[in-house]
Amino acid sequence: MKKVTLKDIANKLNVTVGTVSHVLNGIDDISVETKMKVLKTAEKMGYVSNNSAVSLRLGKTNTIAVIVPDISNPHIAYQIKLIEDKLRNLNYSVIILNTNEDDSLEYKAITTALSKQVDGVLLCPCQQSSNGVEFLKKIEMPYALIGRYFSQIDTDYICADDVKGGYLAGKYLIEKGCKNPLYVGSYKYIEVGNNRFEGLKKAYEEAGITIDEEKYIPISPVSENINELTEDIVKKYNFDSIVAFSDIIAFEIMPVINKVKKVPVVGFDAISSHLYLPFCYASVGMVNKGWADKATEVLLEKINGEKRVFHELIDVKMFEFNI
Amino acid sequence: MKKVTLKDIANKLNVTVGTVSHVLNGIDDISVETKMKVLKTAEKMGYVSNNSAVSLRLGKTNTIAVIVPDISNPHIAYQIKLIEDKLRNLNYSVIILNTNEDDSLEYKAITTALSKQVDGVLLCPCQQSSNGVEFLKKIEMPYALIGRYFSQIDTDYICADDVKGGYLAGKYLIEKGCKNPLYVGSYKYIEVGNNRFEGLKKAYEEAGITIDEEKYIPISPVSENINELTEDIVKKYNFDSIVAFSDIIAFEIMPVINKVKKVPVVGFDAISSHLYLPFCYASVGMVNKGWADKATEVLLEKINGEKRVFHELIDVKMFEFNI
DNA sequence: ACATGTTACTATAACGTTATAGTAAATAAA
DNA sequence: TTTATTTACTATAACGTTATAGTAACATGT
Repeated sequence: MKKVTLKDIANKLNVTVGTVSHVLNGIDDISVETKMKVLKTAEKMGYVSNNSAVSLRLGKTNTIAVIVPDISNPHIAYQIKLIEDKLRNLNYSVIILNTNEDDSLEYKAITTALSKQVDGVLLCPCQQSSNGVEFLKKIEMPYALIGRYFSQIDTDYICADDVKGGYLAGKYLIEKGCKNPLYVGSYKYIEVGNNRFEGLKKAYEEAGITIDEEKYIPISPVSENINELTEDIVKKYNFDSIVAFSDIIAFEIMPVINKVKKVPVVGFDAISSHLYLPFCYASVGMVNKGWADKATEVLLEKINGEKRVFHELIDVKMFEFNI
Repeated sequence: MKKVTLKDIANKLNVTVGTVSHVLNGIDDISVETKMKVLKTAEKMGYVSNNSAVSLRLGKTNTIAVIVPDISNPHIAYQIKLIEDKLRNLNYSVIILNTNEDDSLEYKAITTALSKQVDGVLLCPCQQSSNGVEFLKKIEMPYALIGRYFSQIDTDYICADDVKGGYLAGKYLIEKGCKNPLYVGSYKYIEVGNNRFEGLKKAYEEAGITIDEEKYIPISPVSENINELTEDIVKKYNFDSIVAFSDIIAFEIMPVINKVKKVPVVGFDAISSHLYLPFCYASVGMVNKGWADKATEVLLEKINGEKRVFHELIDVKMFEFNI
């Protein structure tokens, strides 16, 4: 793979690399005649700038890292697609780092991003610890959390309005006449999951029904044996409806539960608002396609030196997909 | 964002950057005493190597680009996840570039990848033209095509065995008693789609039924108005079953078709083999989780100078998801 | 004792780029 | 005519790293 450099162009035209660089960067101190020659030769030789050199020189890469627990989750994949689309138009590239909900991989991902000199990081944290965020903070890397946040750490985040989301899920079920919902959630260190439960409780509170803590069943977002887990749940608990932490979890548990009794299920993320699925279900999702857009904006502001701390909640609504 | 460099460490310890570099790279010509000092100081100061500098010096970035039409397609997202997982363990990073099935964006993506000095490219081409592949070929970038290929271009690819896939779909429908399948496919420039149709025809041929070309309905993989399109199809054609180019298309058209008549539908990709969906459907998918693994291997061989041309077909089978 | 080898470094150049300062020649202003 | 300004460049250094060659100090072999 032979690469054309400024030097190659300069040699061919008997000018210096500086001249070529100036032309290619539009610094206007080169004669039209030379400019044309350079442009034509660069084109003809297939010159493409070497970003390693540029970034070494300039100290920026025009690349941001998106670090997520699971890129194969359609909700995440879609947000990443939106981020990529938006950033491409702003001449940024996206490097994706997957953590598989593993805290140590998250830390490693941040180190990788740092080593690759990315200009900023969008992180959806695993939340087993706060090491990752603390690290980003310490090294003063521009970053923002997406989709999840730490209530105990004052830092930038762009998330769904999950309390409202849980509340809407509650309202929905109440309207359906359900009096006894079960919340099949994430591990409790994932705070947005707790918020969803809070909202759910609040809605029921307003309807005069108290939902106690044991109705919060935490399961791993990456459980292997979800079928058995669900069967246990069905045996162990009394319920007339389900609220699931995510559509993914909802989809996984629905068939198992339906085998025993058919109850309303509400999920989160409204995957079907972009990935059409041929069955009926209800899900709480974000308006305006979610946090991708806002997150990108916030990160770019951070990269440009903004010191203000952003706490952005994206509004949510109920999506009912009826086929 | 202040960054620690080799120089910072060297100055603090009154050695040269060369010494520090040698220690950190395990070149064994430094005394144990100095080695320890360097290691400890690097750790304490939070040193992380600057990949821009390393890659400028070494001419490699340990990064590969994955260029795909749509990262939000769960099938693609899953393959990317597998690629990322595998490469991470080999100390490579992945940069994702989305083309939205747009040929000019594909070309731009390749330029970006080149500029970022990636060591290799995995490309799922849009196939509106072969400009992208030709370009990769011309600049002698190590690359391989994934999921799609050009029958007219002799180049590396790793794809599903789509002829067999179509054949299996046909066999499946024949067994169900269907005599008149309709193939709702991609645009015809996407050759794997044609292969699927070929396979389908072959299966029916063997059963004594000829499927003529007009039963191949090409629609865009990114159609906006798929509902209307489907309604038209239902009106216009006679059929007792459907084979769809992908699960995504199958999912989109199923509800519209089912409104009129309930017929068996077979898709491709078997999304539910990783993303569980709570409804019944049949889909042809790849064994061994698909092409991700093989594609990564092939690309790494290419990067290491292998000149052999790889044509890899991943075996497929019918997946029936019954809830 | 002398050559030879080993140890533990240092010094230098190079990767490709861009910012900055410098300069010679041409042009304009005084 | 002399001085200032503009034009169109060139020359140089720097970004952070690593490979290579070099070297001084000491140890070993004969």
